[in-house]
Amino acid sequence: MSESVTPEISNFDSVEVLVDCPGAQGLYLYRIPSDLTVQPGDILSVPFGSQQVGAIAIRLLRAPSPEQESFTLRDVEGIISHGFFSKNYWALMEQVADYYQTPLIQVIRTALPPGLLAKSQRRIRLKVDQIPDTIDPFLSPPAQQLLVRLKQSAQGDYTWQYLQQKQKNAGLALRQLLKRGWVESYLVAPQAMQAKQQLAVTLTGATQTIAADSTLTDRQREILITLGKQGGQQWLTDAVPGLKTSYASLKKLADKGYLVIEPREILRVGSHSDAPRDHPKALTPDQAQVLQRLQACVGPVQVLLHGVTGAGKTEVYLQAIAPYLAQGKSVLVLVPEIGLTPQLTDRFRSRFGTQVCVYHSALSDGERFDTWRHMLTGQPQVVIGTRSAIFAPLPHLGLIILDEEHDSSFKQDSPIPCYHARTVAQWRSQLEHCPLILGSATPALDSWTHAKQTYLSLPQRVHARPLPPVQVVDMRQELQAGNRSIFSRSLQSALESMKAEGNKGLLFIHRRGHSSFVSCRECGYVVECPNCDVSLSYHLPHENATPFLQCHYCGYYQSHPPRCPSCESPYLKNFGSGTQRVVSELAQQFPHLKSIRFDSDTTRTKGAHRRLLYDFAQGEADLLVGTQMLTKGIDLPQITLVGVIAADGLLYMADYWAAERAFQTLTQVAGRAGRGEHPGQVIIQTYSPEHPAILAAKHHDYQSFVEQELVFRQELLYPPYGKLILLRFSGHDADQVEQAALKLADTLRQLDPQILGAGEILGPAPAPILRVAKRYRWHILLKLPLDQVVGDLKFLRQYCPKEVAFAIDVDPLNLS
DNA sequence: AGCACGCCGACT
DNA sequence: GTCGGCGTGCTC
Repeated sequence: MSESVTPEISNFDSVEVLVDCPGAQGLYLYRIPSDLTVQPGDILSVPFGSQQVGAIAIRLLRAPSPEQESFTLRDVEGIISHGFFSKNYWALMEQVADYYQTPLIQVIRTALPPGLLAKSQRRIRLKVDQIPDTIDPFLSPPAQQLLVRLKQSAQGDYTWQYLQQKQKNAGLALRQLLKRGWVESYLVAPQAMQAKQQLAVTLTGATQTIAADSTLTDRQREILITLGKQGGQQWLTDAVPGLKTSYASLKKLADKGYLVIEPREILRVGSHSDAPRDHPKALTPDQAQVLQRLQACVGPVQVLLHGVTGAGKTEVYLQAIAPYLAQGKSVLVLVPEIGLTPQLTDRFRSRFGTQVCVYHSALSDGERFDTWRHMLTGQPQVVIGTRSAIFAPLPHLGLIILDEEHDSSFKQDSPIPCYHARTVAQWRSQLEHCPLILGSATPALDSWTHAKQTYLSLPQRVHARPLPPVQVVDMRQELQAGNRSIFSRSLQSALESMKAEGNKGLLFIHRRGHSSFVSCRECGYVVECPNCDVSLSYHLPHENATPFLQCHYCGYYQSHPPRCPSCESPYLKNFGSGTQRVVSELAQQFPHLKSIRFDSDTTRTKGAHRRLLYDFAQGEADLLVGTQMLTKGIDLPQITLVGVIAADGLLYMADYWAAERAFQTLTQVAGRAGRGEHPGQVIIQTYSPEHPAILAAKHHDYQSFVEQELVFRQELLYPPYGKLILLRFSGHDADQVEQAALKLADTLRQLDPQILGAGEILGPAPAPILRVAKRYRWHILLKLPLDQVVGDLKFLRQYCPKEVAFAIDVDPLNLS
C-alpha cells in the first residue's frame, strides 16, 4: 500500500479526520494550512463547532473545488503528535473496533494516554467590578449559590465542567449571571499534555583529556570521574547531592567544556534502578529446554507456556526477553494487576534496570503520558503493564508475553470496547509479526483449545520441589463431630505445627468484610442496599471499631442499626464469614498467631499492598488472611501452609465458567505453598468435597479437569465451542429498561436470519442482580456457532432510547 | 460535549 | 404578545 510519493502530494491540501466528540461519528473534512504538514495517523487539534477538539487524521484529499462545496472548510488548528499511528497500529485499532462492535474513536481513546486528545475548555470568571455591593434579593437561589462558589476562589474563576458537577442548576444560574454581566464565560485553547523540562548534567566527549588537563583541580577531576562511572548523565537535582558538589562547581566544569547543563524533557517514567542488579540464574533442564524452544520462535507464533506454580516461568521470561533487547527490540509483558505483582516488577527491574517501565491506570496522567512518549522513542525497552498496555505504541515490538493469561482482569467489562487483552495480543502478534507467549499454571480453556500454537510445559517445580499435597476437609463432618469453629480440626492442628516450625501461612476466603449479611432473628428481615438488589455486608475493621454495613457493589455504607428496621427487634445477627471475621476468630482461638488482613480494604492506599507483603515477609506476622489477591504474584519461600476457609463461595457462581474459575483460583492459591526449602501443605474446607473443581485441585490434575469441563461446554455450545455476545441495558427507570430490552430482542428476532444465522437469542432477562447503584439492568445473550460471521451490530443502538445505556460485550466473561 | 435553533407555558 | 424555559440536532 505504498502510495507513490510524487510532487502531486502537495495537492493533498485537505484531510479527513475522526473527531473526538461523542455523537460525531462520521469523518469530517478540514483544510490543511500551508505551514502544516499533515499525514494520516497524526493527532490533530481542529475547530469543531464552537470548541477545539482532538482529531485523528485518516486520509489526505485534494480539496474539492469551492463551487462543489456546500460549506467552507475550516483549517486544521495544529498537530498534537506526529506519525503515531503506524499502518499496523491502525489496523489493530480497526480490528478491535470491528470485532468488539465499538466506534473507532472509542478504541483510539482507550489506546491513547488521557490528556492527549485535548479539548478546549470553557471557564467562568467573576467580573468583580461589575457586581453591586448589595445583591439583588430577587436573584434566584441557584444563581446566588453559583456566585458564592465563584467568590470562594481567589481568582473567581472555575472551569465550567467543575461548576456543573458541583451544582445542579448551574446552567440556569449561569445564564442569569451572564445577563447581569456579573460573570463572563471564555474558552481556553486546548493544551496537550506537555513533557516536563528539567535541568540535566551530561558529560561531553572531552573526558579523555581529564588526566592531562592541568587546569582541573583534584576535586573537579574526581567529580567528572564519578559522574562518568554513574552513567555520564544525571538530573541536576540528583547530581548536586549525589556527587557531593554544588551548582557553582558544576557550572565551572561546564564552562571548561567537560559537561553541559541544559533543560531536558523529564520523562516521569518511574524507572528507578535502586533494585540490586541480578544475573541470569541457572536453569533446570525443563526450563532450559523451554527457553531453547522459545528462542527458536520467529514470526507470529503463539506459544502456550503451561508451567505449574513455582516452576520458574519468570526466569524463563527474563532470559527469553534479553536477546530481543540486545537486538534493539522492545518487549511487552502484560500482567493481571500491576499493584499485585510488585515482586515481578522488582525482578524485571533488577535484571534490566532502567530499560523496564510500567504502564497502568494507577499512574498519574503525567506519568502515563511520559511513559507513552518514552515508548514512542523506539529505545529497546520492556514495558510491563496491565490490560490497556496491549496498545503500547512500541515501534519495534519483538515479543509479547501475557503472564497469568487465564486471569479475567484481562477482559474489560466497561466502558466499551469490552476487549480481551489476550485476543488483542493475538492480533497484534500477527500484525507485528512477533511471537506471543501465554503463560499460566491453569490455562484458560480458550487458550488450551487454541489449535495453532506451540505447547510448552514446565511440569516440575524448580529444584524438584514437590507440589504441596492438598487435603479436602468436609465441613459437614466437622459440624457433626461437634466442631463449630470456622477452622476444621485439620486446619487447627496444621496452624499449630506451622507456628511451631517457624513457618508462615495463607488463609484464603472468598469474601472481604466480616460477615456477608445481617438478618433479624425474629422476623427474618435482611438488611439490603437502598441502591442495589443485594444485602449489605457487615464490616468490623478491627476489634474495637464501630461496626458498619456496606454494599460491595456500589460502596454505599451505613451504621449498624440497633434494632431491626422492620420489626424493631434488637436481635440482629450477622451471618457468613469474610476476611475480618477470619482474622478475629484467629485472634480468639490462636492468640499467639499474628495475622495480617490482605484484601482490597487494607490494600486500597498506594503502596499498601507492597508494604503489607514486606511486613509479612519480614516476620511481622505468621499469617496472611485475604481474598483473590492472595492468588496473584505472591512468591514467598517461608509459606508452607495454605488454607481455604470456604471454597463453596467460589463454586456456586452463576456463570458457565464458574467451575473453571474455581479450579484456577484454588490451584493458584494452593500454589503459594511450599515454594521454599520446607514442603508445603494445603487444606481446602468445603461443603461440596466431590465438586469436580475441588477434586481436580486436590490432585493437581489440570488435564482431566479440562477434559471433563470441555465435554460440558461442548454439550451446551458454550465457549470455546460457541461464541457469546452479551447485550447489556441499564437505566434509572425499571420499565423503560425492560421495554428497551424487549423491543430490541423483537427487532433482533425479526432480523435474525440475516444477522445471526444459526445463532440463538436468549432473553431478554433481568440481570442476575437486577439493580446496581440505582440502575436497573437487563440482558440479551446471543449464543452463536463458532463459524458464524457476525455482522455489524452497532446499528442496534438506534432501537434503544437514549435514557437507556446500551453496551455490546463480545465474548463476555462477566455475565452478571 | 457544547451550542443554536425552535417549540410550549408564565408573565407584561 | 413576549420572555425564557428546555428538548432536538448539528458541528467539516
